[in-house]
Amino acid sequence: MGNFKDRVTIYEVAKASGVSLATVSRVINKQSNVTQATRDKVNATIARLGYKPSALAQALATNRTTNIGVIIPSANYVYIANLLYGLTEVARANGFLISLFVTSHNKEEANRMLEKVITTHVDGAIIFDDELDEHDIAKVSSYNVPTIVINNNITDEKVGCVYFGYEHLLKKIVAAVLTREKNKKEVTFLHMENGGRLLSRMEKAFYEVHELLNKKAYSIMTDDSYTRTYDYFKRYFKTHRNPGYFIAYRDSLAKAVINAAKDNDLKVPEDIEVLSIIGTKYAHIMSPTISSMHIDMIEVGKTAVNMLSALIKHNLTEKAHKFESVYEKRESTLD
Amino acid sequence: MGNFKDRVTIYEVAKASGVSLATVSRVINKQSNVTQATRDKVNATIARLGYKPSALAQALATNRTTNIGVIIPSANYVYIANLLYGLTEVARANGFLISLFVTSHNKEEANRMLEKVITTHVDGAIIFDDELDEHDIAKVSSYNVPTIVINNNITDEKVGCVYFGYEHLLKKIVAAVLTREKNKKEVTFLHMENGGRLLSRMEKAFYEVHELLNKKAYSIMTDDSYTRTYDYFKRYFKTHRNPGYFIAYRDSLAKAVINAAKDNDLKVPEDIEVLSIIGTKYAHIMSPTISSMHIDMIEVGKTAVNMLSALIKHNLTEKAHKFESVYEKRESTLD
DNA sequence: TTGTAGGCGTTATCAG
DNA sequence: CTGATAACGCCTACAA
Repeated sequence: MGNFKDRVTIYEVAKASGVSLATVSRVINKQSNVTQATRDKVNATIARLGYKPSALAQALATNRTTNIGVIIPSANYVYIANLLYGLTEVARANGFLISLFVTSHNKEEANRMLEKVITTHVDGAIIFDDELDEHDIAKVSSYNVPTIVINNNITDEKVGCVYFGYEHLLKKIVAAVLTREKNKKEVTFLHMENGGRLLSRMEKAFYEVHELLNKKAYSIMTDDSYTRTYDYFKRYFKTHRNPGYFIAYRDSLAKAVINAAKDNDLKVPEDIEVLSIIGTKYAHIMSPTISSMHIDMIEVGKTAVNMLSALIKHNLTEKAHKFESVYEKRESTLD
Repeated sequence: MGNFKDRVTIYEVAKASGVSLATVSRVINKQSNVTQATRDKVNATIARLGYKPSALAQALATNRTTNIGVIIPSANYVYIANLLYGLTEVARANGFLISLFVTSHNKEEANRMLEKVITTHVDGAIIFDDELDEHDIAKVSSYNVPTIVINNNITDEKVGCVYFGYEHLLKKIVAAVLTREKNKKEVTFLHMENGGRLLSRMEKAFYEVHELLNKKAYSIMTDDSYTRTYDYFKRYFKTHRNPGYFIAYRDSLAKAVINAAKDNDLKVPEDIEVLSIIGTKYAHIMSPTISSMHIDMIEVGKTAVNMLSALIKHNLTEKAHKFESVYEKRESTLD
């Protein structure tokens, strides 16, 4: 169509409606001190010229971008998609735009993104990235950008957090399995290198219960791939026929164990029980359905934005918000 | 720590290093015409003062934001998470930041977001939203923002697209089922209100093959919920014991049919076959694995950003890129 | 109620 | 190689 308008500015609108810049500015910012008549006149020429204010110039002048930066390690997980969903919903409701800073599970990249968050001039940041520690976060907040950290219990003048309570529940579950009357089983933890802070915390808790109960703790080295984990356990169960209880990080990995067990004629959950730490909606669609330790990431996202929004307005009272995980018993475990 | 620096500007850096604005600007933009000596001096005070350029001011001055806007209906689907993953990966590699405009499956909201894309001054936009038609897209591009549309074959001076080839494959598959020697079955389409453009196109193709082969086409009204679909089919299969072939939009809905069939002692795929149009990684984790018509959304995302990047630089040659879906035969169908 | 003028932090064009 | 100075598009006292 070749019908491209050059971007029309507030100045042209002013001239075209026979008023000054200031008046147009007042109209687009819905300030009260303008006659209805001139307001109408200005609005008319705005519509006629197709004028759209430049968020850039506005931000520069007001020092507010209505933008919030979100740092995540990758967009490619269901639970992060859920988080994003919660974030975007509440952000939209509050008139915030979300800018995505993806770090690819890489400390260097993470710090580069942190810098970019600062230069980008967001009104606030939400950080969900295990690579970044307290020290890195402090750097951002020293540039005066209010920050909410997810999955890390740290707070500061400009820093709030939402963190997860998993350990207590995990210990309780494992202790029960190790000591129950019937179906007592050895518990095995699926270890991953670079599985992140949450996984490490879980593993630590796992060892602690075992120590407390004076039992031997087992762990198996896996990685974040369904296929490789499945292949591994397919061989594993050929020689390990005794009943066992397995703890995996994701439902996809839990499913790998389950499928491998079934392929070796082991019954789930009678012989092999599997618990997933993180559970997505797929956990209760699969057969058998997979027990998990649930935290609603959509809620986490919503809470994070609400907290950030309050922090920006200097009225965040509770700087740390804990999400307690809930045991969702499904078919992959006995009780 | 209360150690907040007020944002330091290029002006302060200039004064502190005894040079002018212009020189500092040259340094941070890595221009060549600066002595190594002054360059070092400036860089030193930049580090000392912790100066970060304001992307805002830069954008205003250069008229480029290095931001691309992405419009999506929701972040809460696995295939959109995949798309996002592809988008963010390539965006990062090209130095672009991604701003998320989420529309919540709502035409009004979608148009509001479109406006916002314009005011936000992004360098380009990627639109994956069924609510937006050719007319709406034209509006954006009339503001001179290069746009790539996903899942809609439209192009224009400033508009490119990546669209999907599903119909041909679907017709082929359905025709085969309707006419094969053994296991001939009736085919039923899971209809959804507001299922989006893709689903409508598929349904149309579905009816067309049936008409062509002079067969009766069946469809069942469902919605985008696993639970409700499952409940429906659980009752349905109590009275419909004859073999059948079902086509669902998502793997979660396909799984609902499969689970309901099994709960009614119908065998999958012998009695009941199920094909999912969209397939995520979960499709080949579930048991039985679910046949689907695969398009790699990660690739789609990567391609979209690459095309947009070219479009921005005025050297996009192929304005329309077609992704042909591939039949991934798994355990939920016979062949 | 409306207009004038200075400022937000950079870049870019000229001179020097 | 470096330094003024005018944009970039808008907001906001302060005046009128």
